[in-house]
Amino acid sequence: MVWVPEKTVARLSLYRRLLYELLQENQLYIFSHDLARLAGGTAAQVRRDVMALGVIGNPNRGYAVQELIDRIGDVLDAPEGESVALIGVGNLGRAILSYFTGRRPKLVITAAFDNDMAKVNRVIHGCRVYPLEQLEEIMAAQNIRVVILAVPANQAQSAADLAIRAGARGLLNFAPVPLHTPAHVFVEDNDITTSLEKVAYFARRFDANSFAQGA
Amino acid sequence: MVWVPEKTVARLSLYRRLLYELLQENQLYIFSHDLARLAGGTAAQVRRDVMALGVIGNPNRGYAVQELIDRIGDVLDAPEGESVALIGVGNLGRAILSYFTGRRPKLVITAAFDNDMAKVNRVIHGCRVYPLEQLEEIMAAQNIRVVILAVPANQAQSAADLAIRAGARGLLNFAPVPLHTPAHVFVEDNDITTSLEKVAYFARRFDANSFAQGA
DNA sequence: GCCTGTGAAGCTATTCACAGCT
DNA sequence: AGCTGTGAATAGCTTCACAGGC
Repeated sequence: MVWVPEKTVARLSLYRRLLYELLQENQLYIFSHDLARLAGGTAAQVRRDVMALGVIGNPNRGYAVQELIDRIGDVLDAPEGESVALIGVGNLGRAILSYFTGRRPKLVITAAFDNDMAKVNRVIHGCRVYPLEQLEEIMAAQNIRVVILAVPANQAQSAADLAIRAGARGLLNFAPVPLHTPAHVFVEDNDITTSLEKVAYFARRFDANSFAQGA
Repeated sequence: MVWVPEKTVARLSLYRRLLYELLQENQLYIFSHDLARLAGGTAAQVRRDVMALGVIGNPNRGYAVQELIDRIGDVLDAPEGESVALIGVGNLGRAILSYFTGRRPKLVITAAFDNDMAKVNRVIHGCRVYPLEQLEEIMAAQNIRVVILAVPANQAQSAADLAIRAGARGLLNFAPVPLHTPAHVFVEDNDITTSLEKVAYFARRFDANSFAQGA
């Protein structure tokens, strides 16, 4: 298990998608400077990240694209692939399902859960919807450790508790509330309200700033 | 214009929602330690954030909830409120619209845009959908500076370019590609693929870690 | 000359720890 | 006794700057 800091993991995920595109255009090598431009970062940052992967570059050609992709896979992917569960098949849950359909072969949403009996047993974007009562059973059967929470705020904590009791080790939480979880569970909050308030704040601040600078 | 660092802004957004709930339960004062517990942070962190707001607490009662809410509003809200545009009314765009309906009175999505003529002129979750050609016109008319991009990856850059030409100063980008933008525009990337790959990675690492510690 | 690899410096964010107050 | 306010210490992340290699 390769140990990589959190921000680096996020950048590696991005690099890999960019590198796939390069391969498809038959570009076999890339310089840190060029990958940085594509990713919106600095060359020094890219070289640090590549160091974490253990990839050695060549001053003439740069890094081998395929090798970068493979080493990023060593870090990010579970060797046997990984199944993910989704709890909550409302607007957001369906958007997430359609978003991931056939995208990452090693990381697939294989089961969705909802309490609404009108949704149960339907197949949405290729994913079967089960009643929430079957969460533990199906997570055990499919050895699922990663769960996406796309439920309303007032159900988020209880859904998280259920998921953790069923063996979840990582939660991706779209509900706008912080979760109380034991230390052995990793939680990533994706709070759209916060994101939007952040953008609104900095949009105004950048505006004030460029005015002050006369730009 | 109050100057606050990026991470603090994100926490203030969360604090405010938690504080609203406290007010509704008629809790008028709160200690840093208790707010920290609700927000999933540390008491020292809360006190630092409160310092940035300029609020003074009382060792006996803690901070006045209403005062915190007001000062956070001074930082986060545009005085006259702020209108937001959404580009892309697919699955994700609709989920975002439904998510924000009637949530923040000072920050409202007032116009949505899409190229699909089947969607144009419909009203979805209370928001009118316009053709993309009218972006500049309507953003000018409504003085919109914040734009949410919920378009496919291959349209993200051109949509961003359009939005910026129409006066956008802040973009919330849900497409899984980095945007090339001028320095006076703030971009927040909300990349679901990256979030999920992060969770999957740390779920495995936490697992390996708790195993090593025998926990 | 222009690249990579990396120690060292710099920067930002968080936490410590304690004086001061009630 | 237990809280807040905050200088100082720490930790984490990014950038600099340059030696080494093709």
